[in-house]
Amino acid sequence: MTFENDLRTAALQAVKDLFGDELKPDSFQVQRTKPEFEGDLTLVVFPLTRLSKKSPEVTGKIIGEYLIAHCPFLDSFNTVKGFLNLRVKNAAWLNMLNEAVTTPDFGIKPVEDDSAPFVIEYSSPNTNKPLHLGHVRNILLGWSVAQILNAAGRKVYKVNLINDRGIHICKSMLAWQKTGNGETPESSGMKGDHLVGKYYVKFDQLLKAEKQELISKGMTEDEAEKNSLLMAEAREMLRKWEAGDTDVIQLWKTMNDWVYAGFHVTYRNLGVEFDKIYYESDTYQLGKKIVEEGLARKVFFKKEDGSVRIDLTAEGLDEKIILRSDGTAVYITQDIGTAKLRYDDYHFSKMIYVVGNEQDYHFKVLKLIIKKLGYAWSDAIYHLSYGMVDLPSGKMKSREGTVVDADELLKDLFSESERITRELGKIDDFDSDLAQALYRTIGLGALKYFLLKVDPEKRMLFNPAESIDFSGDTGPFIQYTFARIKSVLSKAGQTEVFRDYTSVGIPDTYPANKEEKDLIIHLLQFPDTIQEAAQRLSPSLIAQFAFHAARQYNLFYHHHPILDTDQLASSLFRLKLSAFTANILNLSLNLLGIDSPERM
RNA sequence: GGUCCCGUAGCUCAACUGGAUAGAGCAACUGCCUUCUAAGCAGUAGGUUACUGGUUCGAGUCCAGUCGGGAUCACCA
Repeated sequence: MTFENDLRTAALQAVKDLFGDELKPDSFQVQRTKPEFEGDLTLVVFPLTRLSKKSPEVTGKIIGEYLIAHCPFLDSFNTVKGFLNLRVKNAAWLNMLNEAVTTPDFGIKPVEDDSAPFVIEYSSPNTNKPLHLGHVRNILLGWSVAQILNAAGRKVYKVNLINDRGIHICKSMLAWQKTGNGETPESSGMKGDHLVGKYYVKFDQLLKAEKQELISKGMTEDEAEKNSLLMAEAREMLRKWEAGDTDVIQLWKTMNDWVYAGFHVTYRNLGVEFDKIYYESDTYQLGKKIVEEGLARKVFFKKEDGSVRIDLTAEGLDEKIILRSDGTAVYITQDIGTAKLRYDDYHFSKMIYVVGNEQDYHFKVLKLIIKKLGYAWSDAIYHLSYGMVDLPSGKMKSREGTVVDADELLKDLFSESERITRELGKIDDFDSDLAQALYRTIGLGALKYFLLKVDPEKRMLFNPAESIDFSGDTGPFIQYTFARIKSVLSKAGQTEVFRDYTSVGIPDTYPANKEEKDLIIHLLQFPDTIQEAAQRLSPSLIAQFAFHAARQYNLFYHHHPILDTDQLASSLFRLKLSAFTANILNLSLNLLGIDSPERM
């Protein structure tokens, strides 16, 4: 909070001088004064009554008098119960504003190149089905957190880990082999990831049918699964894959390439990218190697059945399998390998995994294993655990078809933003390309804001019919505010007397009204908001900040004319404040991965 | 069953390490476009923060228990 640190330091000194006690700076609580009270900053003095041996009111009064005498930026104070409300001088706010408006990337810290980087993994898809809304939350979170960390001054590498191997991949391959008749994305006109996904579902159907038949012959569900010829074929295919069988590998490559082409389109539509892509098919061998070494060093042990395990019961977890009895890798094996590989690549100071909270246990185990293996960087591992996206019908399940497909969702959003934009008729002079681009910008703004405004760790509900709005607490509202400001600024640029608003300074004697002051104070919190969002890895703080800024601006906009030739001084000030607001809105939206349209 | 997460307005979400009378948006109702973009602004209504106890100057927040929802505990990923 602006002036917060100064206030803390002064309060510390006050307590020392007045009561003779030395306190830690964080023993003071400073907060923004609630709107219903007079003041800008509030010091909570309840905890200090112990030292002052006086009532909260009196304690506040004593400290208030001290602070006014010692802090040049303070104006006056009042106390209500144990709350000491302090008013900051208008001139102090205006000086800060003046400095802020002349800083191009206000609030953005330049990246320290020499510090150890952060690595953030997000998306991490399987290559057997297209991306759905759950992945979209993951992808947007990862992207935004990376932007925020970067803005907070950290070097960040964005990486993706493709889960491209395993029995589930073989299932779609097998179904394609059996029923595909050589179908390709070209021949079918289907996006590659959707085509492969179709065969993944197909496999499930075939398997169900086969099991049904076996069950009708008197088998139980479990027996049917065990005796399924299809499952046997899938396992056999996996075995061949691991053995390097040319035909299987060829098919695997072909189908995975279809999927990658499809993912590429979705990533591009979402506006995200990666610095590096890891493939589990490349890392699982390293994982196995590390496990072998760990086994030799007795970090792991071999069970009678031949499987390799680690005993984590002392940590309150279980005995966890690391290698199957046939020596093949499980999920966590390749994660160990990937982690090591990444550390060698980047020597990160933090490795953030953006993965759903259904894998909390997995990451607890992974971190522990890495620690027990003796890697010093085990503490750098951090699981950014986010909540699932639920539908009104409950959890999304790929195989049951109860998912909101990412590509379809985007298509629907774009046509909805087109419908609304046309209805409003504000861009009738746009040519088709420009208009299409705007529909996308707005549609994406709506989706991204919707998914990012919620605290990452909380699960959230998505109702396809009504969740995405274009007014109220939404991305388009913020985008609209930005465009609205741009419109005013461009009008100003066409008028002689206003044109030079950029080059004049802000006089610290300007009599700012309530709406102007509230807006200024809020905007000046931007740098702190970025730091806090970075520290908590939470884009929702940026979203809230941006929404509040837009609301505050609109409030100001409605109460005060900006372009008023009779009030030139306030017009120039308001133009500067407007331009500053637009700048902050644009930077905030950027951190969320949202574009700011000049017009809408 | 063990472990973990969650329960705030009709709905979706806020509330910084415990701080003032728990805030927004949507939906509902009322106003405001001859004036800088009405995707906006102003207003009305909506709450025993699931329940019961405890800790303290102060609890949505911390502790214990109850009820309800979810995740996880695989030689799946």
